[in-house]
Amino acid sequence: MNVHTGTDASGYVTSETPPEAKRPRAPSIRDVAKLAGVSHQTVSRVLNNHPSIRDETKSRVLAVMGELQYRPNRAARALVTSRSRTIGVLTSHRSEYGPASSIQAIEEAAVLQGYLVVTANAEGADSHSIARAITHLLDQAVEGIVVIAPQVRVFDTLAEMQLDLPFVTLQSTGRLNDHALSVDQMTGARLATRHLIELGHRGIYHLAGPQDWIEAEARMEGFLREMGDQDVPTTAPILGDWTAEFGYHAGRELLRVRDFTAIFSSNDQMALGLMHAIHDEGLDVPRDISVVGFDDIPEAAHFWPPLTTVRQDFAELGRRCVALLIDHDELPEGTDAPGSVIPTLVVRSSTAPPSA
Amino acid sequence: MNVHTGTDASGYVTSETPPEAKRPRAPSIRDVAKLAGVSHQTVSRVLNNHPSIRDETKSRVLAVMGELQYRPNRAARALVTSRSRTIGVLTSHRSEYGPASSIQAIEEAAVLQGYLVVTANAEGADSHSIARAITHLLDQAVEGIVVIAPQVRVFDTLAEMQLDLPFVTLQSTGRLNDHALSVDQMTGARLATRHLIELGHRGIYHLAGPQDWIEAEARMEGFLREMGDQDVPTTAPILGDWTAEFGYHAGRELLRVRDFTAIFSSNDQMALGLMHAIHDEGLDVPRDISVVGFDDIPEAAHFWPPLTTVRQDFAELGRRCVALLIDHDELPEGTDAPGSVIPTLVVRSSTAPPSA
DNA sequence: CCACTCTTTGTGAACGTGCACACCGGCACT
DNA sequence: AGTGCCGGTGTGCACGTTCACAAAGAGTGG
Repeated sequence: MNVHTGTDASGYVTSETPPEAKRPRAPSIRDVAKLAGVSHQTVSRVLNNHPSIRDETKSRVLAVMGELQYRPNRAARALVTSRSRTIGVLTSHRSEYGPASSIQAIEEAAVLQGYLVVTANAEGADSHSIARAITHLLDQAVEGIVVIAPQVRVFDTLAEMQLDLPFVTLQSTGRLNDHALSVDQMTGARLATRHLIELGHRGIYHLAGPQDWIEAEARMEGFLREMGDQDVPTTAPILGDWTAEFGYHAGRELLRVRDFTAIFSSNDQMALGLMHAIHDEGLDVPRDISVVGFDDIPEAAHFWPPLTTVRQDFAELGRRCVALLIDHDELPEGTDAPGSVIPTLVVRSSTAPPSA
Repeated sequence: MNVHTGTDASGYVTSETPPEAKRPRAPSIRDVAKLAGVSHQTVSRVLNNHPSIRDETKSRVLAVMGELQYRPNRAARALVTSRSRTIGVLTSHRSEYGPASSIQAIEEAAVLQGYLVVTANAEGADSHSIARAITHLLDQAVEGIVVIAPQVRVFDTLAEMQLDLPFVTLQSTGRLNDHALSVDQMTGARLATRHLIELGHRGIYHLAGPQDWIEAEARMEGFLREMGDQDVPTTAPILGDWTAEFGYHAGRELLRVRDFTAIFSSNDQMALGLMHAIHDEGLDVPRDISVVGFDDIPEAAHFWPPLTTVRQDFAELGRRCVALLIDHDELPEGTDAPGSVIPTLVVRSSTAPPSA
């Protein structure tokens, strides 16, 4: 591991400060102005492409900017406008596939709008670390927060801190909105559940995620409703923690009774652990037990057997979050985003009709 | 999906601006000063805990800060000090486990030092998108860059742009340093290879990563050296792209000849694809073919069969990067970081002696 | 008691940008 | 010709912080 500075070929041998070094201050708006023979304000106008500026002036200024390699100073701008053009992302489990790809999409979308993204991970997801994460974001003067985390607790903490900050989550909350759970996640869960029912399964378990995650709640809700609608007797879902490890142990536990022929897992990782447990018992997927996941992480197609799962368009979700956050005041207050992202069922080889 | 503003319970019905609203400017250093009965400079000194300040004064100022919920304005500070206290992370494949967890570690370490982390993803990893990513980082006035990407190209681009910016990579480059490849990655690869050789395998393939990733190069180098040292005839490594998908197709291809009994894959995802291909052919892992991965992603323990792999301490790597970057001028120029992170071999069930 | 130092505090000027306002010239309308 | 307006440009200040410098008070040594 090494540190490099770009140009290492300088001829200096002495470690004294090279004569007349005095790191030559980056060019400012005024330097550009002087060289272009205009006032700094004109340069500023070019920068913010103000309408009334003569084309010729504009191009002259732009030319000088290129020549000087001018870069607007974000700090100065933030200082005077008192707008940071920064949005914060609050996560937990940020290195897992779902959150990670959402972050990526958020970042891409934000950059496109000239915004900066700052992330803060609340490992452990307890109130304390959530508060710490929020504080970090606040220190960066974020203008809004995207929440990819146990939202209930985040909301509570946010309220506790009495912040008047716009925030947005990957799903509508079901709390502030009186259980107006977002359709998409639920639809996905229903899709998965229906698939199992249509294959002929009746003993179906649901391995849910932590219930203070809205996604988890919505998926569970979808499962329960679909089971209800189709008059299939339902057993209580098991509450997991998203990890393969948990899926494995839950599987071991479940298989001691084995009063089921299918499991719908709230994400792909837990499904993987589940299949591991099933294999460990000498059973086969899908012959003995069918498994459905959720998310369609890139690896899911190569699990053994390849996993039937629900594909989530994380990127699209991320993009919408940003859109909503950035021009949220242009939307009528309280309306849901038009056209939810609809997840699709990807049928692979981990599901089959129950074996007689 | 919904946008919320923290306090929604305000009594206003009209959407007119509430009387005397004028968003009450966040408290500044001067507000604190006034209330504490000192000068703004004294407050500043408390902030930067300057040595010569009376304890009593200090605590009084701190008290007022707490009372006012004062937060230092980062932009103002950056403006005057012309230091952004920001470091950039340049990635590609950022949502994959390895990069993602490194980023997380980097961020944690950076925050601890009062630094901000900005990420930029060069999707596609071509020169153009790398340049774009670097530009984005530059716009944030980053003070240094951590590279988690095809480093060769990043270095070239950096050089092309003639930037005098400290940067650090997860591994020393092998280019600038005349092939002083970092030991750790190589050691890991040797560990994996030796494990296979010791089990009795002789026909061993290596599925490598893209060769402009230093990690990939180092792992391949480790494989080749170990094979050489142990006098095992070597076949040319296959160059992959880190994805399970590629591993699968490479596996299908390889199995048409089947002149091997073991494969060492440069990461876990490709190993997963490989095992998928092997299963597809009706073969068994490890009975017919042994597979070793690299990284030990959390899912690896639950692959079928559970994957023998090399554990990487991404978090530690991230932490070191930051340490190196932030106080890099305190280290003697050009020395490697003391005590590389040594990866360990995790033996699970995907490896066994060759079947006769 | 003076000269000096050291600690603790204050004063004023930057930093680079955007905003409010003023200014100038030309055109259209009266 | 005067009045008003509009496109295009310039002037000065403000944003919140740190830095360089100075000043006031306390202590110390001769």
